Amino acid sequence: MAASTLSEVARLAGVSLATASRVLNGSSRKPAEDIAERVREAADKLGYVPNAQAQALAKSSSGLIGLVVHDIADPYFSAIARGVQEAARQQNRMVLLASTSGAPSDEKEAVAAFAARRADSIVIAGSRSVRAEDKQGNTELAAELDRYCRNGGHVGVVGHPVVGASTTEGYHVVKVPNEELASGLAMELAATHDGAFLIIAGPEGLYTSDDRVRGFQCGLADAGRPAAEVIRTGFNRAGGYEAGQALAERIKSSTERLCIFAVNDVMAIGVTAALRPEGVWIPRDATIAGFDDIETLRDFRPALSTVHLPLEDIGRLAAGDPDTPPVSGAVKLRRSTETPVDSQV
Amino acid sequence: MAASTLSEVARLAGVSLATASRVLNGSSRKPAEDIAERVREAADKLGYVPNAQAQALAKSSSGLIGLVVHDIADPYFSAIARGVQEAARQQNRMVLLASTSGAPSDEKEAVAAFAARRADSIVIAGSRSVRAEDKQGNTELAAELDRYCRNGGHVGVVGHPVVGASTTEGYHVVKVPNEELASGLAMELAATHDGAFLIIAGPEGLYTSDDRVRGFQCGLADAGRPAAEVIRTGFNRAGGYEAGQALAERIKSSTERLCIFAVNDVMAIGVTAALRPEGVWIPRDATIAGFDDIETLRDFRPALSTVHLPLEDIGRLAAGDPDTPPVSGAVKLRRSTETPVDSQV
DNA sequence: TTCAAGTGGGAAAGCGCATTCCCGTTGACA
DNA sequence: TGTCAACGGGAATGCGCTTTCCCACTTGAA
Repeated sequence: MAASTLSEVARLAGVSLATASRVLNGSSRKPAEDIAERVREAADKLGYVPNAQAQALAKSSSGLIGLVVHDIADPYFSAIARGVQEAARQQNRMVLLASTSGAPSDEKEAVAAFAARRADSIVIAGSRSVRAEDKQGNTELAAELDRYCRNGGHVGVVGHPVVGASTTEGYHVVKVPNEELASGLAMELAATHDGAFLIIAGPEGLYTSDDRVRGFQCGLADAGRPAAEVIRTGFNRAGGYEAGQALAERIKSSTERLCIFAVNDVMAIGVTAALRPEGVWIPRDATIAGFDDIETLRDFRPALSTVHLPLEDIGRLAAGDPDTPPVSGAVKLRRSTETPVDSQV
Repeated sequence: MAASTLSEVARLAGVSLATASRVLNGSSRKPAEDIAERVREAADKLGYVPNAQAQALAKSSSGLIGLVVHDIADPYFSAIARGVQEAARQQNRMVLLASTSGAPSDEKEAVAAFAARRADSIVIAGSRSVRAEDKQGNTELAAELDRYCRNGGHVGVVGHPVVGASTTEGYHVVKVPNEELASGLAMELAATHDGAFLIIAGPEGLYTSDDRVRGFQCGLADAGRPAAEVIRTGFNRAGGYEAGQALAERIKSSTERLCIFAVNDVMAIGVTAALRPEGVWIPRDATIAGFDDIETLRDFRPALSTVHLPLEDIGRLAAGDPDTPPVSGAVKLRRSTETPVDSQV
């Protein structure tokens, strides 16, 4: 990657390095117009592209914003990524991407890499966890973040603070009202459903999952309902599918219509997909609700009841965009939890 | 973003800058073990994080790979992004992201920004177009890419070469056999469907769309069928939805069962979504096929017939991963194009 | 014992740019 | 006409690191 340099431009234009620099960047000192013109011409003729690395080094600010996600192909994360990307664009920055498939130790490395590149800020999306196997990784991640912040970096975390992070300076978390919303969902569901509830959750220790479970149970309690049984599985479509398979028999042999709450949309889709070949129909034989309101899934039939989350805004907020409205979800009751007119099967 | 520097580490360890550098990076010259240990300790104590910008400047190679997509939240692109990300990870690089919503002038700017950051290579995903309004943007984009390549950059383009690009050095395009696959799809569909065909395409001039249309028509011709009518609309869900609305009446008033080919999956979903409230059922009243085989859409019902594309591999290939198999799609006939047992309505 | 080759650490020269001083000009005002 | 401020361009320094070149030293053979 060689290219023409500023000094070449300066030489061609017959001016000094300093002048050339002042012309070609938004310096506060504006050289005379004729000189400026000459410099611009020279730059143009040479096809000069400023070396952002060198600029960053000289003014110690890179114009980079790092984004850590579990999996960029997951619609949840790609929606957040879009928000971050937009914010970055507005701030005239570029986004650096890192996928980690959720392991804190990988996330730590990503943060270190961002720090090495002197990213102005870092956004961490994806659920935090307190699982035992993540303990060490979390500690290291927290240490890395602390160091990064102490050195003047800004970090935005989606959902929950990183376990063990102690800095407050430059560290902000975009709170997602998972618990409240899940509670709201439970209450709305309880209004029309009189049977039992069942929760299909992610692994224990995953904050996002745990919050939603807790909120849902609270909502049930508030509605005067007994707590729901909780099944733990993977926090993705495959997990939902598995749970659905395990559940099929039980639903078929029961006379009561079950209302299932899967802690996110893709899990709900997985459950539904597993149930279908078994002849279990939604919402006839059971009803189901998800969480997130993933855009790509909105055309799904039966339309999935869920909780809308402004994922793009969340990304924008985490990226430090000041004029993004605060996070506020909303329960969306759709077909998948409707009580059929012919009532219980 | 201040942090401890290499010279601080060197001073603490009581060695020279050169030695410290040699220890902390994979230099070919390995200092003695005891010294190395001292340096590592010092680095550790100071929480030293090498400044990648400075490193890049010094060795003129940034370890960055730039990715240009239309929209990172679009599942087509996010799947490719995942592939690129993986390749980057293997090569020990990081990916820089830019979303451009498809405008060549934006893409040009993204490329310039990547060039400024001295990215080692650039991947451009997303359909090229020859539409009149993109003419100038395309020319500029091509010029920017040429310059980038001449300066030693590598670029990988998904699908079609950038219009007007003349460099060959360091420039490679990942060919996607859209035409052949669309032709294959047409032939397979023609085997079971005897009615008319209709194509819902993107705007004229969009290579990907045009290729698929052409291929499909060829396939029909090969099967001895008349050419299909082509409706042009937006290359996204909204476009499909619009087309679906416009089509509903016609389908309802016709006795013949239409087979619709939407040039990508999300458009097909849009069509289906528009048709449903009108009482037009797939595959009873019409059949439909898409293209891409988007993962998130696989649980859709009726299961969408489509053409599978190894998007992740495509991303990996574009990012220059040598041991990724070549692109090879496959026709996937599913429920949405099945002929119901009770035949024509 | 001497000299050549080999070893390993340090000094210094950049990489490409921003920025701080410094100095020669110019214009206004007395 | 002389003085001073304001202005505008240039030389030089440094951002943090890699790498070349040099030098002091050790080793082995003559």
